[in-house]
Amino acid sequence: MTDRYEPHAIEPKWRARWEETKLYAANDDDPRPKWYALTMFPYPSGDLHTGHWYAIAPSDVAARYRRMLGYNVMFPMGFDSFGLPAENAAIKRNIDPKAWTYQNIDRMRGQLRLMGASFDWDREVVTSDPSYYKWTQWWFLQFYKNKLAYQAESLANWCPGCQTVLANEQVLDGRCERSDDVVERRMMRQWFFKITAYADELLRYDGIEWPERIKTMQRNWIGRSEGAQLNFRVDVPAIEVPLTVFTTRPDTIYGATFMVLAPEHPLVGRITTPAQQADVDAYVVATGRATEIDRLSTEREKTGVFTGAFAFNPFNGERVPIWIADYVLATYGTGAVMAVPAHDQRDFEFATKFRLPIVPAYDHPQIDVSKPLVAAFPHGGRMINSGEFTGIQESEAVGKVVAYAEANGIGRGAVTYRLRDWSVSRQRFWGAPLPFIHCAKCGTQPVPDSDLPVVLPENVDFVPTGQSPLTLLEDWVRVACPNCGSEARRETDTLDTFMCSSWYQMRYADPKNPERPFSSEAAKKWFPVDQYTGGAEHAVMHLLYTRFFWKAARDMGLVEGDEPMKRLVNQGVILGPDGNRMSKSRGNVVAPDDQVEKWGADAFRCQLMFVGPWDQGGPYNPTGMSGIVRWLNRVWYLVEEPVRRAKLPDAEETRSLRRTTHKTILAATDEIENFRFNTYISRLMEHSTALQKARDAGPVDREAWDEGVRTMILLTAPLAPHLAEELWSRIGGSYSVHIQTWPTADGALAHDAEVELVIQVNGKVRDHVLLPAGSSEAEAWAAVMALPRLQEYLSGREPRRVIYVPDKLLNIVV
RNA sequence: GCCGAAGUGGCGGAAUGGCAGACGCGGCGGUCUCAAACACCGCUAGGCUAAAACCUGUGUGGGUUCGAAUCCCACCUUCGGCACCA
Repeated sequence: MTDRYEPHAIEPKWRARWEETKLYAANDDDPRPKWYALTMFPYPSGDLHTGHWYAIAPSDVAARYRRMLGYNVMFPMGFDSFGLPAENAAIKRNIDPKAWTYQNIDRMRGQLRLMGASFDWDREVVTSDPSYYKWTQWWFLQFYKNKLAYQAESLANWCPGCQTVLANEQVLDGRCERSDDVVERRMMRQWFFKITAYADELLRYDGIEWPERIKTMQRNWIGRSEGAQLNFRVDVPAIEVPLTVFTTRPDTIYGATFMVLAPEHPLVGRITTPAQQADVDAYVVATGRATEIDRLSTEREKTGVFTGAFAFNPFNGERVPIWIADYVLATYGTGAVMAVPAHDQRDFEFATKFRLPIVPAYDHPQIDVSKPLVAAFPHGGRMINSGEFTGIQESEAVGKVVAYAEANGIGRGAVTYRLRDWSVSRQRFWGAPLPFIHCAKCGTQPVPDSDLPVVLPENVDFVPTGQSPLTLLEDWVRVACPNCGSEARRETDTLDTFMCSSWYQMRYADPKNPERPFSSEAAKKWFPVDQYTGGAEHAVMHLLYTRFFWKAARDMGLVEGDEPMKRLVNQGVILGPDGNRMSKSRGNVVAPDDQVEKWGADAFRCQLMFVGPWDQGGPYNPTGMSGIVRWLNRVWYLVEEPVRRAKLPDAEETRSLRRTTHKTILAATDEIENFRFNTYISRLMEHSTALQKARDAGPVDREAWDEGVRTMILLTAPLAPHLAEELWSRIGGSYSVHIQTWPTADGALAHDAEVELVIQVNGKVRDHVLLPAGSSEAEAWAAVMALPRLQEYLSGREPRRVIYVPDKLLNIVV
């Protein structure tokens, strides 16, 4: 009696068995080599969507593959559960954010289980649990004690929609990456992490295998520029300290005809002359009102105002006017530039508009520099108008100018980064409270480690005020100063959730430790992550922060090695069937629960991987599902349908069957090793077709057939874990298929005895000939010359040249 | 504007210097069936053909090579990143 393949009968059964037997638990005492497989944990929004499946299911396939290779695999899962949506739900629907979050976690945990992924649920971490955020707070104090965390008053990115400050990384094109609101600038006191201290090291990726794309994005974000700082004496009697600029082109110093300060530059108020005061004030106010978007637009015409003050060019002593303009950014370099209109297009536009002098510091082979320029030219030939430097080639100029500046105390070589310190304080409730107490006498005091965690209070009023709702909780805020004992107030800002996710992979190694974030034994056992998978959208946020965090932890002596994740693979974005991003408004959302209900988890997993290369993403094709279902059925019937098997004498049919099996092992292993799941599946499809054909031509050799089927099941196990487990038990395999050894190919068996040689004439395919593998050129030539059709093509012409690629082709050039 | 990736049948895609279109969807034809399919078998780039042979064909134009989807140059298009960062 043949059973049908019914996923709904077998999937829940095996999932229950796996959990009962703790099949996927990673054991700290297991002596086998460890493999730490990690996939980015989700935010508990309340519903697992196809994007989660697309990211996680293939990560599970890779983890299962490693397990079958014999590694002691840790593949944990958890929830990144602090964050704004919970609080917004609280405001909108009057639900406790904690209750909302934990309901969602329960639901999503169930949805994740449906996937049949091999998570070790005993290691689950939930970042909003006090047992977790106690250590997030502890980390913050460590950073503080190591002078990597500090408070400062500065211009912050304020999202009016989210009612909180954002890190620079969370601002995309002047808008909030979450809510899309236009970000405003506000002077605020905030907490920062000194990520810039690691800027140089973050540019290096030694010993790790990360996608070029991510490395490029991080390098762009860090934005290292080499140049020099030059000091200009200001021609205002009260100003003793020189005005310092950063430039990447110190060699153009003789072309610096004016200076420009950012409107927020601290010197502006002190150098502006009474005559210019009104204009300057008006301009500063107007700039403050402009959004970041307006300010950064390159299309906009340059604006600016003269301060009335002058400074002296330290090289030629020229007295140059000091202007302010919003094209100079207060937060980059020194917030002041020397303007060289002849060689910088921005300065050129500004000079043209305000009729400021333009003096070239270089000549140029195609440009007559004695005539007025029509545009700036960044690079030229030899220095001109440059005093003792005149005549020097551009390639040598920077070095000589900087050396002179250093020798004469008017400047020095310098490096500037685009990267700025990471703003980590948020004016919201649903996050880890910053563990600090503000005392009128003692100043800001860290909460003692023994008082951690600083627990979030319950029963809070959620009114968006621009301050954390915590400020309204007088009982919670009022506290004794840990230093002097007098009445003090708690810090009411909470931590950016990216802080929680910067170290979650460490906690998985020792998730229940009440004494420490993790034991050093656990760290030695499991760190670093061997394989990390997740979306590229985190390139300059989570993926940058977690590297910084790790390096800081290393310097505190808490972890070893320079990088947290050895190998990173990014999946692409799965799109709706219409090729657009899935969205409710488009009506193209594919709900995973529905797909599982309809086809089973195994089929849905396979279809997601089969639609195309994982790293490219692309449209999901629900109609194509029938192909996957057919294939899974075909695999099923390889086991379930009767087969005429016998011990056969050595025959080509048997050799061919075994060849197919061993070739499949070789090819498929290479595909799965490199995350090419679509072609991995096609290899398995080809193998099942070959098995079917052999069976239908039957009888088949018993051993060769059993080997073929066993291999089929083993190779299918990572993809369709439930189906494979069921079939494995049906052929009498011991529990579980998922801890069996990955099949190894016998190279000799995989080898073809005969090959079809392609015959080309002048590079065009004209014929084929069957030859024993490994034939020499002479043997091939003899076989080819015997082909009657070939003589027609040659039509008596003499071969001029013959190219022979053994076992592949023979090309005759006439 | 700068940097990067990509462009292949009706569709998703395969092939990274050696037979273009693997594998799958869809379509067409057939088998089993009273009938059907999430079953099974066959065909399926275009042109010219009774069929083959043959010719054309991987965004466009050129080049390198015995041989190019693959390498090089220029251009077009799409996507991603950066962008008044001195």
